[in-house]
Amino acid sequence: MKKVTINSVAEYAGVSKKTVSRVLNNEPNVSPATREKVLQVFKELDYKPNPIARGLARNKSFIIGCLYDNPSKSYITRVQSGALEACHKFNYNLLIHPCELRGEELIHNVDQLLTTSRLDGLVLTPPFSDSQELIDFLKTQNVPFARVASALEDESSISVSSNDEQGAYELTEHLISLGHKDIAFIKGHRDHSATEKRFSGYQNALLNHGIEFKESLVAQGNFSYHSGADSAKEILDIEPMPTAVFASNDYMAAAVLKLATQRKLRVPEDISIAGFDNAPIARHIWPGLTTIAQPVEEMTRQAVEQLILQISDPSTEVYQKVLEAKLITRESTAAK
Amino acid sequence: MKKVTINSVAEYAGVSKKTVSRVLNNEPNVSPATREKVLQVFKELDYKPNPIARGLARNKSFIIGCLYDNPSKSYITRVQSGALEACHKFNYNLLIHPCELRGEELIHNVDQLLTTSRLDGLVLTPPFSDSQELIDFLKTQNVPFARVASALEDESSISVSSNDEQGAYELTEHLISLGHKDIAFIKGHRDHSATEKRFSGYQNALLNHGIEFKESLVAQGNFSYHSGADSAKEILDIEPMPTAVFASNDYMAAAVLKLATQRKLRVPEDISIAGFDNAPIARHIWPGLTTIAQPVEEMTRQAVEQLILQISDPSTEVYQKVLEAKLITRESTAAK
DNA sequence: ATGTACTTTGACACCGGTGTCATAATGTCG
DNA sequence: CGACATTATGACACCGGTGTCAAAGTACAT
Repeated sequence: MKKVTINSVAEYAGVSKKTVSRVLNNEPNVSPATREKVLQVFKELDYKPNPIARGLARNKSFIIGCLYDNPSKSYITRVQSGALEACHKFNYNLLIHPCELRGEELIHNVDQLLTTSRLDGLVLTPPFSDSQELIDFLKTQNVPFARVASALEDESSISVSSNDEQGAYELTEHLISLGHKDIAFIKGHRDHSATEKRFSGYQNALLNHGIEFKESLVAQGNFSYHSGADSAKEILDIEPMPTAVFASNDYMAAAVLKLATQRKLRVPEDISIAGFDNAPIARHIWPGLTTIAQPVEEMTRQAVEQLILQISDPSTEVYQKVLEAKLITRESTAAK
Repeated sequence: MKKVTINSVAEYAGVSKKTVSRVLNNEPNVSPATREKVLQVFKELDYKPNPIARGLARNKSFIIGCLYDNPSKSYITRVQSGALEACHKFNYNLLIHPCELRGEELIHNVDQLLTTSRLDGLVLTPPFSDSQELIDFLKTQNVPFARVASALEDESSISVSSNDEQGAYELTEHLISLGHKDIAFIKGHRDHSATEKRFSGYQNALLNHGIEFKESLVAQGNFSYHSGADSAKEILDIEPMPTAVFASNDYMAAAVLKLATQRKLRVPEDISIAGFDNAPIARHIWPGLTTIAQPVEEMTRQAVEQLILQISDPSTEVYQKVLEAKLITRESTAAK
């Protein structure tokens, strides 16, 4: 079976390559009769244009790359699913590329990625969306990109994020309204901007409700389940034990719940536990976790959609959006 | 800043394109002096070969596609991580493509994928690795592929799987050795070959230990948490209640655990619960789930590695391997 | 010095499309 | 019916690499 190329189609249809190309791209200036004839030959020969050749001629690949370095697998899955939705809508494909934020190698690594597979654009997810170094590099390389959940102020690049600070504020307020005063807090990964935002949401809520902020109630996590388990030990050993724990994501909250349950503490009677993200695990465990629903898929979907629009028309206005985070109450929190 | 191409390098170095190409690909028959000179120019101009042009000339993309349709997100994450490891080892990249097994559209969808991004090969994960229709199609299209966790007998294509039946057998035997006789079973998704294998492992263990198999103790799930929750309801309502539940994966087991806990049953004192896969959730909940560790990453890693070897040298012997699954006991199972 | 074998090098076509521009065909109007 | 504008079409270069093959250069034996 011989390969069907634009040449064979042209020959078979008795027209020039260029005319075939015109039909292929729905360009004007082809007579209806010719167009019909060529389309017919497409069908007859089952012709499929070679995307690589096309890519070479137009300097495009129709592939978007997704950069991530995140201990929370469910976050990544959600990111991917949002990104894929946008990609497929525009007939793009998604290439995934986990890599480490730290080290000299980041830039080199991304550079390598760009040279081994001509990407049309990149979606940056935390913590990459906050890496000024990376962003500067991409700008010098003229690689279009979009930031997801980034806290960086940069009017010149696409950004879709959600209101972390307000979410954390609301969740803390929820705990306060239940009568809690000793609310422990587990911070996220230092490299993620969300970490600071969630923390200040927590602090501000305490402040505005006249509750003293105590450094001793704060543990440092990194968004991984493991770090949550470590922090849980610290927190549950505090005397007197806090009556509520607010972890910066659901994985860490799940770790607290596990340790508490292991220690025969009743949740929420003895201690309330809340997380952030509304990851699947929040509803897969008992009691279900009160948390903040962050529209991860939607953020990424919008970011990638805008990225693709930007790619097809660089004059498109730069899209910047903050989506709402919303409180979800489940069984893990109750009145003191 | 002008683009640096093989032409500019050639001109600058005062040699022909072809010689530059030779140096680029480490081909023989270049004098040491010339090679050195060209390498020097590479550095000076910061030259990076254009992968698309290369792809066109060699008809290669250095991209592997990963096909999946799986309700278990953690399974997908693990698949991806194994696949990425192999890809990066050989300087390939990974493109992910979720799509639905059902419907006429599968073939069309994959066809579309192949035409929009010339992939060098495909990794098929369950349930695609068991789709004879898809496999036949890929063979007619001459697209190299590797099957992960496939039950299909096909000597001519790469396959890496794990011993599902034996794993299920061992887990069931473990429960029997703890004194359980009424062991409920939740089946997985009908389209996955693992479903039948795990089920027969369970049945054979009962048989060999002289325990009567009861259809009434079997529920039909589909590997999703949700289906596990439904099955859990059926099973916990059986009178007398089974003393142990073996779910075909950890998500469904977690759902059983949640419902049991909700109903104030003590696990494992009142009822033992076991899963399959050793997904992260198995150790993120309390009590931790006894389960079968399936080397998902390793299976995929080997499959992709072999796929790439196959691509670079089609005469490579077809690799077929069955990895061991292994019992992990945690707190969710105990003597009756 | 000559013949032979091997290494090094470059000219040129090619991969399968797209962009530019000249030319041919057709339409419009006075 | 001629002058001119507009539409349809194809020839050809080009994107940035790789494959083929012939020619030039070098080494060594005779």
